[in-house]
Amino acid sequence: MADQERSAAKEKFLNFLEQKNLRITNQRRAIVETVFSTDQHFTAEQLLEWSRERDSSVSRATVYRTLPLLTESGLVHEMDFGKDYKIYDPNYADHPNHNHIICDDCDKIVEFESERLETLENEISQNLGFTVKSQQLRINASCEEMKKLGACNKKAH
Amino acid sequence: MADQERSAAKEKFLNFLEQKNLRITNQRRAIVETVFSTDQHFTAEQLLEWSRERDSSVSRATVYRTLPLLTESGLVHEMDFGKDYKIYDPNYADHPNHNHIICDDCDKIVEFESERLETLENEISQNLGFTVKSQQLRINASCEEMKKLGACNKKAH
DNA sequence: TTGACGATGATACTGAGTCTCAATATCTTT
DNA sequence: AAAGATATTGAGACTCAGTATCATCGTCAA
Repeated sequence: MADQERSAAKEKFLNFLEQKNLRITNQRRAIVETVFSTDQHFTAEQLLEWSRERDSSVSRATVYRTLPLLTESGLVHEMDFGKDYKIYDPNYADHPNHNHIICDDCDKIVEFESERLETLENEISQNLGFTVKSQQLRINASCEEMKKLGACNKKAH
Repeated sequence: MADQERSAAKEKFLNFLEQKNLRITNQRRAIVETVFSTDQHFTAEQLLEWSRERDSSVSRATVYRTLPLLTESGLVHEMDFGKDYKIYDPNYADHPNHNHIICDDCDKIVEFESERLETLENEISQNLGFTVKSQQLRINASCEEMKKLGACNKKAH
């Protein structure tokens, strides 16, 4: 993510808070700085840890209270890959409909976008009497490297 | 699901157990009967409750131990809709690539299949150097009825 | 009968996420 | 600047789906 995109996202979120009559506190600032200073996917617990490096007063409760705001603002995407924790993607505002391929063997995650997919989803939904609000496609696969290594080396990371 | 499909699935699972040198116990029998006597999606906790109606000795532990076997056999599909529990679909062997549209307002779930979608997924994955193993598309939407009722009645069920 | 071993239920435990509540920070009105 | 209203906070208790442990039980083969 380019620097200007990051600070744009930060700016947008602060505006979002203002519009909802929510306050811009030091803790929220630390969390938002953290979120938009990385391209990486993260968990709530990681976000807590990272945010505390900026402001040690940030509590678990505040992180869990801020995450729904971030997703509601549309700047961060909440994802569920079937683990017992959720994963958050800060790289969302610029690519709002991207999806993920996960290598089952090495846990590599690759993002992709597809207009044809979006069109197809809208078509299918309409036929069934629905209007799409959001979507999440997860493809579990095996990547080239793992195929080369063969089954014997799976999960050896 | 037609009757013969149900008992076929049951049969397949018992064979699956045999092939893995696992025993066909009364508890497992009760669980399997329960699973393949419904078309409905269910949670682990529901399965426990229903199985206990057939055999009151079925324990939570055995249900949680049997569910991975059912998914491994390919007869039941484990799904994650972002709630804090998993949902299981016994209607899977006959429709192994179906997907789901969930109405965010009334929690209705509709299943659908699409060959075009499968083709597209394979194409995308191949381009990125992956081979598809499984996939899960979830579309969150709002259904016709909810649109008619309007936002004011949302979640009033 | 005996031993090996898979399966079981009860129950303790884990860990992500939620809730509560008293204390604190911030905004508005005067 | 003071006061009142209200949003926000951290600490920690709590929830609840799912997992791990362990002593016991059931089944099979020799």
